[in-house]
Amino acid sequence: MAEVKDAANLTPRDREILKDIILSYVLSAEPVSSRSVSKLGRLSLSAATIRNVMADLEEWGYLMQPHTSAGRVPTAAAYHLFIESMMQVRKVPARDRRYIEESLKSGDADQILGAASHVLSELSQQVGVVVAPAVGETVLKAVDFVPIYGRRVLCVVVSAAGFVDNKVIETEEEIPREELVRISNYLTENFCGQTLRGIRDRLLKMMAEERAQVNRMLALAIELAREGLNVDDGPDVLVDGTTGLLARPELGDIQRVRRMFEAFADKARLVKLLNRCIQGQGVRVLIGDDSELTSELDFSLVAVPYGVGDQTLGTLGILGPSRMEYERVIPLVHFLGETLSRALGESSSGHPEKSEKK
Amino acid sequence: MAEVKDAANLTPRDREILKDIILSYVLSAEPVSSRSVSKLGRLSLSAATIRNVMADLEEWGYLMQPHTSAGRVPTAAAYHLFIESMMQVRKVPARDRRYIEESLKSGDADQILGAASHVLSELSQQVGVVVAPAVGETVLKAVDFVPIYGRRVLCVVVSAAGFVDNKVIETEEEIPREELVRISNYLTENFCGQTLRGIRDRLLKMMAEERAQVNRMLALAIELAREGLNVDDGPDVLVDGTTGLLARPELGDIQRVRRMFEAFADKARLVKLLNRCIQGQGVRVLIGDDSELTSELDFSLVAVPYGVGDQTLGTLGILGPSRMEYERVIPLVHFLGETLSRALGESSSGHPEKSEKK
DNA sequence: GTTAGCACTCTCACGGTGAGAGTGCTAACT
DNA sequence: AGTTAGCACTCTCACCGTGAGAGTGCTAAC
Repeated sequence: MAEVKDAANLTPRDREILKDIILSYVLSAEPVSSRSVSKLGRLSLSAATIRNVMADLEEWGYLMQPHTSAGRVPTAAAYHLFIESMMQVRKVPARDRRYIEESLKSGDADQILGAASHVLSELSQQVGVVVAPAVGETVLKAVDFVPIYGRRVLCVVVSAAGFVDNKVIETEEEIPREELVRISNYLTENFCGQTLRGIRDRLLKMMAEERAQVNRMLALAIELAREGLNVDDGPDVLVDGTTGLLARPELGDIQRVRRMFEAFADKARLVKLLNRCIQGQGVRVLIGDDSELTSELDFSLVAVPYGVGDQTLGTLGILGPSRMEYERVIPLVHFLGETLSRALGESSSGHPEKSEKK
Repeated sequence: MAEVKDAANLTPRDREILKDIILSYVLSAEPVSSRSVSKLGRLSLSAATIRNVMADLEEWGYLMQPHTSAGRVPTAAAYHLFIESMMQVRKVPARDRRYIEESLKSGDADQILGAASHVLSELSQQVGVVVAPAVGETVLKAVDFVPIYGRRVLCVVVSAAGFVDNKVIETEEEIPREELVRISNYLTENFCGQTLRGIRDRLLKMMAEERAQVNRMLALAIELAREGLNVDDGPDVLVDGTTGLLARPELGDIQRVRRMFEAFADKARLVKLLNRCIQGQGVRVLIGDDSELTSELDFSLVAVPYGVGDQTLGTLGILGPSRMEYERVIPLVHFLGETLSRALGESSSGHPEKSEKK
C-alpha cells in the first residue's frame, strides 16, 4: 500500500536480489526459487527473507510466477531495469573482435551485409537481422547501361556505399552502344552524390518542364533513368540463424515455432520494427510489450543503426527470446554496428590498405 | 513360401487394394485399416479378406504397421509402384497454369527463378526447390566493366539465359573508362557464346603462351577477366515454403523440424541431391531410401531438369513428406519445368511478344 | 476363395496418487 | 523492526493402472 512501484524505491538489497534472479534465470531458463537465491550466498539471507522481497518485487511488477508454487521469472520491466542500471557490460572478447573484423573485410557491400547478419547470429546464438539500405535512399556513385539484345538494356547502379543493383529494362527503340556509354557518362557525372529518389524526381521534373526542347540524348537519358532508377521497393532485410533458435528450451511447441517463422518471413514488418531503432545512435533494446512483434513472440530486440559518415544507411540487431545475455549481446551489437559502418566506409571510399584477394 | 516378392505377381485385386490404401493414407495421414478399405466398397470384399491381402502386401514389402494393431502405412516401394503403374496423372488445372505462366513472365532471370520456387511451393504445399545454373557453366552474352573508384572496377557478366552477375574487383593500376569500354567490347565480341569457365581457361592459356608479346589491352583484358570471370562457386539453390510444412501432422516433434531445417540450410548437399536428377529429361522421383537426405527425413523428392534449347541449366522440384499427392505434384513439377525453360528462353533470346511493364 | 466371429494386442485418454518443489503465513527470535 | 524457522498449502509432474477402442490374426464355417 504505502509502497510506490517506482524503480527508485527499490533498496540496494532488493536490487541485488533481482539481479541474482535475472542472472540465474538467463542462465537456466527455469523459474528461480527463493531457496536457490539464498543458497547463492552473495548476501547471507535466509530463503524466507528472500521470499518476502520476492513477493514485493512481484507486486511492483518485476517478477511473475508461471503458477503458484513455481519459482519466479523476470518481467520485461526487470530486464529494462537490469540493462539500465544493474548490468555491467562485458567487453567483446578480443578473438570475437578479430573474427568480426575479418568477416567484414572482404567482398562487396552486399556480401558484407550478409556476413554481418551471419556473424551476428553466430556469436549471439540468436537470430541476426540486418536491414539493407532502401535502394531509393542510396547515393549514386556510378550508373552504367549494357546492351543485351535488341531493345533490352541492363542498367547497373552503384551506390556510394558500394551496393550494386541491376535491372533489365526495355527501351522504346534500339539504342547503340556508344550512345549508352554517353548517357551513362552524362548521368554519372551530373548526378553523382545524389540519392536515387532525388535524381528520379529531378529528371521527371526536367522532362515535364522542357518537354519539347530537350535534345535526343537527354530524352533517352530520361527514359532510361526513369526505368532504371525506378527503385520503389522497400529496403531488403537479411535474417540469419533462425534454425539455431530451435534448440532453445522456450521453443518447445510447434505452434510457437511456426509463429516465429512466419514473423521472420514478413520482411516488411521486420523492417518497420527495426527502423524504429534508427533515431539516436546508441543501441536500443525492445523487450516484450515494447513492440507488437516482440510481445507476440515474447522476444527481445537489440538493435543499432549503422551508416557511413553522418548518413544512416540501415539497422542491424539480434532477435531472440527475452531471456538473453544482455551483458554480452549489447556490446556485441554495438561493436558490430561500428565495424559494419567502418567496413562500408572503407569499401566505398577506397583506401583498401591491403587487398587480400588471392 | 511359394510366393515371390515381385511386383509382377500382384494380382489385379492386390493392386486395387494397395492403391486404395495409398490414396487413403495420402489423404488422411493415418494408418489405414482393413475395415476402412472394405467400407470404401470399390471392390465388394469383407474386411477379413482385405486383411489377408494386406498381410501379404506387408510380407512383400509394400506395407508396414507402426505397431501391431494399428492400420497399415505404404512403404517407399508402394509409392514407387503407385507412380509407375497405378497412378493416373491429373492434369494441372487451367487456372494454375495461367497463374504459373503469369508468375514467370516478367523480371530478369534471377527473379524468374525466385518466382518459380515460390509458385512451386505454393501450389504443391510442399517445399519448392530450384537449383540455379552454376555461374561457371553459363554461356556469356555480354560483359561490361564499370569504373567505381580508383583501381576499383565493377565487372558485370550477363549470361545467355539472362542471368546477371556482378563483382567488384581491384586492378593493379587505374584503367581509364574508355579503355574499359574497349576491353568489354573485345571480350564480348570474341567470347560471346562460350561458357565462362571455358573463357577463363582460354585466357589463362593465352597468357601463359604469349606472355611477353601480348599488347597492353590484351594484358589488361586478361587481368580483368581472370578476376571478373572467376566464378568457381557452386550453383546457388532457392528454397521456398519451409514454413508451410510446419502445419503438417508428420512434423510433430521439434527434433524432426530441426533436422529438416538443417537439411535445407545445407545448400551444397541439396544441390548434389537435385543434380542426381539431371540425367534424362523426365520427372524423377526419389522416395525415402533412394537418397541419403530423403531417407533421413523420410521425405520424397520430385524433380525435373530445366534449360533452354538442349542445354540443361539446372533442376527444380519439390521436397516434402513421402506421403504426398503424386498424382497432382508430378504433373505440376513437369509443367513448371517446361514453363521455366520456355520463360528463360524468351527472356534471353528476346522476342518478348508483349512487354508488360507498366 | 471368402467371410463371420472371436480372442488377442496395442495405443491412448483418463483419473488417481504421491513425491517434490516452492510458496505464504505465522510465530518466535535477535 | 527486521529476520528466520516451521509448517500447511498448492501446484506440477511423472507414474501407474484401467478401460475403451481400434485393428489385427486366426479359425471355422460358408
